[in-house]
Amino acid sequence: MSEMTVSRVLRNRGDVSDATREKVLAAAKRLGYVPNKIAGALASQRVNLVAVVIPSLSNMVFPEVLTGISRVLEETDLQPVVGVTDYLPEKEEKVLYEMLSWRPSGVIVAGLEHSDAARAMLSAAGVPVVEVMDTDGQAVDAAVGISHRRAGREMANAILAAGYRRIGFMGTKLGLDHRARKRFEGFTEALAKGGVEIEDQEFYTDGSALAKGREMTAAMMKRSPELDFLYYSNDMIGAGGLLWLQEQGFDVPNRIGLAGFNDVQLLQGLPTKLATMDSCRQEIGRRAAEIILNRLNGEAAPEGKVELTPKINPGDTLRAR
Amino acid sequence: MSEMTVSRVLRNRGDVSDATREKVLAAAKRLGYVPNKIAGALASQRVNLVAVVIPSLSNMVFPEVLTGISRVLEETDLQPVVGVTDYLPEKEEKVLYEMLSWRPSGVIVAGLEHSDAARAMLSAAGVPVVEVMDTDGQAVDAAVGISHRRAGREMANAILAAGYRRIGFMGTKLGLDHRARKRFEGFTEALAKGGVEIEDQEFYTDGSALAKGREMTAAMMKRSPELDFLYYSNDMIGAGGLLWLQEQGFDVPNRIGLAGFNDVQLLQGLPTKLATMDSCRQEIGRRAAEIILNRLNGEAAPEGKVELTPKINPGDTLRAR
DNA sequence: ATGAAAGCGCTAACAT
DNA sequence: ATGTTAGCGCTTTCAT
Repeated sequence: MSEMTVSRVLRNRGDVSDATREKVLAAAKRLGYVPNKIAGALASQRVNLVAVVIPSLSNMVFPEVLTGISRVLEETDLQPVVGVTDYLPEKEEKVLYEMLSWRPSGVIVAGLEHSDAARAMLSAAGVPVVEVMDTDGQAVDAAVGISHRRAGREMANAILAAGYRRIGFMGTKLGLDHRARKRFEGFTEALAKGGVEIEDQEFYTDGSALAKGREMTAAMMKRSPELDFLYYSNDMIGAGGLLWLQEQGFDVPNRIGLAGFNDVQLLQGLPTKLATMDSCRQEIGRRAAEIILNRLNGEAAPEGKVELTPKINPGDTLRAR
Repeated sequence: MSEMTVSRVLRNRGDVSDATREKVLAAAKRLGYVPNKIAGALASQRVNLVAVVIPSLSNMVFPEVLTGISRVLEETDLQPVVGVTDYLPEKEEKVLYEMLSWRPSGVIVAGLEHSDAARAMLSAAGVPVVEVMDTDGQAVDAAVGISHRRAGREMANAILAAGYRRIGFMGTKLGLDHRARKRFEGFTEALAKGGVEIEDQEFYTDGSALAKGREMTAAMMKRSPELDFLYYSNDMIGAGGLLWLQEQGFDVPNRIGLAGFNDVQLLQGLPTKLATMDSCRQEIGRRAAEIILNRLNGEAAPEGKVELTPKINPGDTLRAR
């Protein structure tokens, strides 16, 4: 029996008699044979991998995007392969290079900001590329996400509408997290339109987010006791702040209101629900994977940007007063 | 210039004059050339990938193991590639098959329990295999982890030593999470030796762990108000329980003590520190990666099992009384 | 229904 | 320091 017949059986392709099929399968099983995809890929010029490049796995946000992607790809023969950049452009470049050198069938990458080299690689890859999470900027190919500028603006407007005026901000150092930066910009911009300026702000780099939230909130309330609202760049530090404020006996949301960002599932068990905004992570993942699939099936022209619209969830910490 | 020279430049191998090197590099950059690792791997019979197979990305525990692995591999030319099994043996089998068909240089897989087929593939892979997280059982090749049975026993002994006697247990459904099951078994076994039996227990499958912890704790304290200690199979549900008990005005740890498992960094910001046990996740990752590296360098015979010894951290919720 | 031949894009090994 | 050749393990294509 030629290797060709074996190949046919293992891929369910072409005509093979039941008798030989059985024999091949049995032998394969007995020998613990695992086909060599490297050779297969080289010969067929097809690789059933989709590269997924994200900044971090500990942020929870990204595993959720991944979940969305997997849900869709599971129905196909495509498989996601994850690369992590730690928010570093150089590392993103390196990871992209490594992944592209395996000739994946598609690329999903977080964010619209990339080094020139990274951009060039993506354009030259010759496969569908979907940039996810963000729509404020220029996409290489397709993009699915939310407008973080708008998210910041809308939260600012909701806060103003509720009657808060003395506002503090806490978040990660804005250097490399472009989405956090854009939210901040949208936020301050909308406040400014309402004639309000942020009165105090503080940034952190690392450590347990919950603990950081406590510390920063404690420090800020000491410095600026007049504040009546605190906007956090993510739910985890917001939750830390909330716990601290409640311990201190602050009346939330009357004396002081709070809001975070992301709508982390994890925090559903807290006694008080933090106001937040859903960042549509699972849906972003699903939509991105679907775009890749469509493109691979030759359907549809490039779909450009898909902007999802997150809604504010006021929880228990943002209430008109 | 032959393609061979190009290959040499791009891999920094063999002698190439500076002049030609420059020329090649320039051309490569200009053309956005990305080498085809598929062909390279097929020709060289080497793949710089290490397969990492874990049950979940949302458990936090596993990303931390991954972090340990990455830390070590970053210094080398090896790259981790992650596969997720959702705790399902069939999916593990499939994921392993897919990954092995890319002929990785090594495999790191969570747990010692695998289907026969999976075991066979691992043995036949012809590359170093390290099973991580657990040491209670038979390893295919090498293993790094902790003994969850022992972890359960030690927590039981600490609880008894502190004087608690009316004990309840809450955790995930024990079906597929073998490590949680082993902890539970060790726990009940050690209690039994001390003449104590678990008085109430409850298991959950999914949902936000923090919320589940609240709910289950509320239900259990209603059912069994006499309990004076609650052991949780992970810190997140423990934290949910803790928050609920404090809201209800329970005196923790005097009226009732609590303990979880894992020492989740995330919870460092809670007002009261839950008693827990470090599961050495980062170190497990590092050690596993090191074993792979050593083996690949031909150093050292198989090192068999490496059992790390977690310590109890009594926090504020487990105190002698 | 099965087989044979060519070739995917590289690298190892051996020239020169 | 550079070039040449063979071949990695499959799949495609074209016979039979």
